[in-house]
Amino acid sequence: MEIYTIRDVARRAGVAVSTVSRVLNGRPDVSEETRKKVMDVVEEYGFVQNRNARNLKNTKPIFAAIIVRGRRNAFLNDIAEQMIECAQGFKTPFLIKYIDEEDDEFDAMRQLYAEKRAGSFILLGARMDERSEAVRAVGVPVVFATVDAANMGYENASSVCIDDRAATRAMMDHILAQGHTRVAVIGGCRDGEDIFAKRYLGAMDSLSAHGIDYDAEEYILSRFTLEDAYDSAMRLFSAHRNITAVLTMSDMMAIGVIRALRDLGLRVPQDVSVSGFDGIELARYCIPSITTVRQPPEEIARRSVALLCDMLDGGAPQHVKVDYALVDGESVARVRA
Amino acid sequence: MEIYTIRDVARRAGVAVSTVSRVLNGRPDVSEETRKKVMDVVEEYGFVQNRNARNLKNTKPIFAAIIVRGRRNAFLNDIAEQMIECAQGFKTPFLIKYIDEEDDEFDAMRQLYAEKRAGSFILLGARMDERSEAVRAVGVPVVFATVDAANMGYENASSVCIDDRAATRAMMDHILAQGHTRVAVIGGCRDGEDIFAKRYLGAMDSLSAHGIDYDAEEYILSRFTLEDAYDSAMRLFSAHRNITAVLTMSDMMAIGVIRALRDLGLRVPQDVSVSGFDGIELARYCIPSITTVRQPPEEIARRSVALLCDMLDGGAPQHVKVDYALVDGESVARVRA
DNA sequence: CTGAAAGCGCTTACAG
DNA sequence: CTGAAAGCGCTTACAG
Repeated sequence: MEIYTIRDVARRAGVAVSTVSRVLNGRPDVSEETRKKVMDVVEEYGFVQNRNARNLKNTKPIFAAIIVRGRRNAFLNDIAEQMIECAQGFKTPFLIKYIDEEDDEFDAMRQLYAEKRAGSFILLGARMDERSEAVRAVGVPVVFATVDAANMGYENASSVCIDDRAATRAMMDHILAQGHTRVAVIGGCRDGEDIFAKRYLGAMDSLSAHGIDYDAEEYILSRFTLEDAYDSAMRLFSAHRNITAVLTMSDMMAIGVIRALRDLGLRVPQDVSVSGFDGIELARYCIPSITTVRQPPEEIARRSVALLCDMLDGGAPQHVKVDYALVDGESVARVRA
Repeated sequence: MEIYTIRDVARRAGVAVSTVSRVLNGRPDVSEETRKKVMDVVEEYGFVQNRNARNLKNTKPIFAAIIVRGRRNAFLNDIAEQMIECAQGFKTPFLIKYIDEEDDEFDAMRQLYAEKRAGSFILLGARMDERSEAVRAVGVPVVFATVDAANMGYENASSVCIDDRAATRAMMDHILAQGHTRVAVIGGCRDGEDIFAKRYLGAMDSLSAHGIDYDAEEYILSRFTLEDAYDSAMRLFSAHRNITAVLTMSDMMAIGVIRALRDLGLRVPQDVSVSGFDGIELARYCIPSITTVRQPPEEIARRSVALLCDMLDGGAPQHVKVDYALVDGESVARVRA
């Protein structure tokens, strides 16, 4: 396969490279005749533009980049897709950048910014740790989606999320209302401003409001994979057979836990109740379907985009809470007598 | 945030841009002293390289690009990860390019090739249709993974896959051995050289070998999503209550079908058996766990990489079949009396 | 070991 | 409406 450049195309079409460039970019200031001549050659050559060269010149930071943490995360991917939909309405094109679970979204931001490909950012599922300081340094408008940045004191960052603490409290209330008193909590790292810390506190709020003791040591830290959740549950129930409910911080975790219980000969929800979080599609399909906290993907997407536009227009940062919903699935039931 | 170029770094460090470039690329021909001077400035400035400029110059097609069809496809993603692992051993760096379900891997190839970023390709989960001709035009070494290209007559393309036809036949044999006689088949488009066509034929092989009639019209075409599989099964069972088993062409499909059956008040596997395909992690965790055909991800990855290296060394194309395994899950059982 | 210069393939004012 | 020229930020022979 030959590699052709716009120079080759220009030569063959008998026009200047700048003219080819104009045709390729759909500029209006080209005669129909010339456009056709150029396009014919493009077709004939099977010409493909070199995006590196294009991006190198294209210096206008008109893009908002959506940075998604975790390629596998169905929930975040869902929101990202919805954002693209929203963007159809606005003129601002979006650029989606997926980063690995362990990667740093702030590095990704810097890279995209340095390449002048993005002048603003939406961070989907960002971790809140010391690295979050980088947001301040960047200075351009940033929106945190599904993460609460209200307490970070950013002057250039908005956020859209549910009230994770209240939502988890509500879920725990729901579980306790079914008569459970020995409830385990499995989730992510409880540090700092991370949503997992908030969810943990929400669970604690409920437990203490109901006068139920919970030893902070009992908290089970797990990665958000089927395997880790499975292993965690296996260890937990081998040691504590008297637990009757498990609150988890993701639907995938819930599925892993449910399988572990099954393998231990315990039925869900008859013997043990298990709750999830997020409300991904799979949660409705698996058996038992997961009782979970639904975060509204389309609303989070829509409002994130709106907030970003707002900031780009000079508006001040805002921190928006959207409504969550308790989804009643088949995985939580009354405690057995 | 300021954007610095290597020119800024050079100026500040009091060296030439070429020297900065050398340091950045870890070339050996730089004095330790100079290297330190440059790195200090890089640190101070928080300098980030512009990859567009870098890639524009970096003209050597040393990369093999792995093109993965479908960001959501857990099975293909798994294989891609394993390929990266394999690549640690070899010196050739890999570049992973994810494309959407509807996108054209051959366009992606052309783009990457035109940008001189890749001189060879591994196509994961490619569709085999008229567009596959593009492979011939590209001319550089290509490996199809999970797809059989043996009958395409490519001079520059190898392939690694299981024997999809035999595997599906084996699965259908297994189902029939449980006494089922009214089996539905749900899967992808049966056209041409696509793996779904082969799977379909495999199912037919088994049915006819067992003297069971199957009207080609009965085949149920479905997209590979939970929702589509669910809807398909709903329609199917509303019309044909007497079916006792469903062979599907993916684990996700199986999960969708199982949920539909449940919602219709039918139990899996007591009332209806359902089989999957691929053997993704989730298949082992969901309830019932899926009886499925396991394709070995690590072996497919390893052999694909090996075949590519082989072709790069001038070897002729080869078409390798790896072993599949029937995984006995909880979703297929003896037909009820 | 280091620097000056050419060039990768585009785009975009600037003339005409 | 079209073209010649400069330049985006790098890398890489080529000298020294």
